[in-house]
Amino acid sequence: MNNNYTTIDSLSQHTNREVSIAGWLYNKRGSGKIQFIIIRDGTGLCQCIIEKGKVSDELFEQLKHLGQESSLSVTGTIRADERSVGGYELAATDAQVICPAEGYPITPKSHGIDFLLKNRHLHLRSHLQWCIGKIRHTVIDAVRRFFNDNGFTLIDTPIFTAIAGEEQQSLFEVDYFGSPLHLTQTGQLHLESAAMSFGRVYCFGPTFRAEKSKTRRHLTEFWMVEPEVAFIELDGLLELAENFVSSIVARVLKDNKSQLETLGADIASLEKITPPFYRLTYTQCVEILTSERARGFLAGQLQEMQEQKQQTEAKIAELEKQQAGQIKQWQRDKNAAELIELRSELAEINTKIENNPKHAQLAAEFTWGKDLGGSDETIISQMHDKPVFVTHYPKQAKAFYMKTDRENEKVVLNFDLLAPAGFGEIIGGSVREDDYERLVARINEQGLNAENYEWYLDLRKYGSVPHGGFGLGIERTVAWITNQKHIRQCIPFPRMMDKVYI
RNA sequence: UCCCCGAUAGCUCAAUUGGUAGAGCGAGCGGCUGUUAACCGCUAGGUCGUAGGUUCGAGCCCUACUCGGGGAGCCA
Repeated sequence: MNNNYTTIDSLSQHTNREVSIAGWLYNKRGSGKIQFIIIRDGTGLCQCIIEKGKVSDELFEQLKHLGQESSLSVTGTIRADERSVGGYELAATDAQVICPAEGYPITPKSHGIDFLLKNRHLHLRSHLQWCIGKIRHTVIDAVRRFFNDNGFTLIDTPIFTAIAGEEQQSLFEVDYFGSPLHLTQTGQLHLESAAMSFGRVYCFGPTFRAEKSKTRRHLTEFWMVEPEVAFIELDGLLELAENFVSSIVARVLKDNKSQLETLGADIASLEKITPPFYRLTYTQCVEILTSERARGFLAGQLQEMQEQKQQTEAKIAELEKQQAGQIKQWQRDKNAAELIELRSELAEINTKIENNPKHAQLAAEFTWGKDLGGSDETIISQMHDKPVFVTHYPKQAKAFYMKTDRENEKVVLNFDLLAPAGFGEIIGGSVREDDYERLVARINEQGLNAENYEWYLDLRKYGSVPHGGFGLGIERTVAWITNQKHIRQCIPFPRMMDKVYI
């Protein structure tokens, strides 16, 4: 940095010294002859104390009327104080308003998601978004560190691509000098060819899927990291994946504890994320889903939710009764705020109660051969306290490139990794079919045009080896670690089905 | 594409069986020397998503449409 401002995250090194900080007005409170203004500078928050008499009267008045998100610099002495946000505060002697702001739309109170997304360019300044952004940064750094430290070579795969990794998926089509081309939905096929050169490789970049999915787990543009390894079998891939995910979580726990706390993440359960993870086959999952145990588990959940619903309704009724009677104004206001919260809580519980029997039915009627649905994965994941590998899916439900299990031709050597506590899938991967004839047969079976896959088939002609890899969704991983309901909070500028705000 | 829910002040939400549209926050003014989403008093702020219908009377009931939220399928 070549300016004279001290960053807020380094204030502890400047105790009892005079410094200047520069940032934006995050929040302020006034009390006659003293004002508390909280400044954010991108590295943290700092409370500045403005006392009448310690600064000029003109400045005191100016600061008193300064709007949220005005930019300014403040000079003063740093002192430790437990009452202050970061543990340190600045006793101001001078300040300079750089650009006053009026009517900033995002107030410190609650807002709806639609409003926040429309104001995404400003919402990024809010504290929770800042915490998520910091953790996303750590996750991405940990991803690169893990592969770079374990003998992997980074290979950048193309964004424009002629062939598809998964069949029957909608891809975004672009006009490429008059011919149709697609935006990549995976770097895997190209990565396989690179694995035959470098042995262990990975790619990391944006990926695009035109799936018309309106759920908390879907974006049309998201970031995915994909390792690919030559000479590896399914067991090796699972080990790689669990070490990889564990290293990411450990790194976030080390670097971002305070952000995790702010976001209300479940730190105790994150500390449990160490190898080995649970391993289930698809067939075992089907058994669990259709079992008495799963039925009981869901019924138990339903009962819990209904009790929760009754309690919430009772609380609402009690508060409404109070509101109708004669009570003090401050109590009335407090009740009103609590009612709003309870009502939205109730709406959420009702949705869950409504969905529970549907999901129970889907699980109970699950038959071998179908792909696991989102709700099925949620159930399996809720029944475990650590991530769960699900392996050996039916061949007909999976992509052409997955290697058929030679010991059971009905299934493929693939796996999904389900994050715990109902977060669902964060990784999908497989051993790749390495036999030329079998791969051609699979391509034809799925009605794909083998001509388009000539170069991919070449890899099976010239020194084919057992190999495999997987893809990890960055936003899903961040959402799981930070305890966010929706992955749109975990990417700075989310792109969703039929919707791009900014 | 299908199912469920919603749209009221800048924001978050209320409005009992259809009967004169309310609160908090935010904004403005004033008060208070340690606040933590501070607090207290006052002020301003609304064609109740759009179009039609039922009714003496519609924010509330009916129909269509638009937009949004959640879920299913599909997936990271």
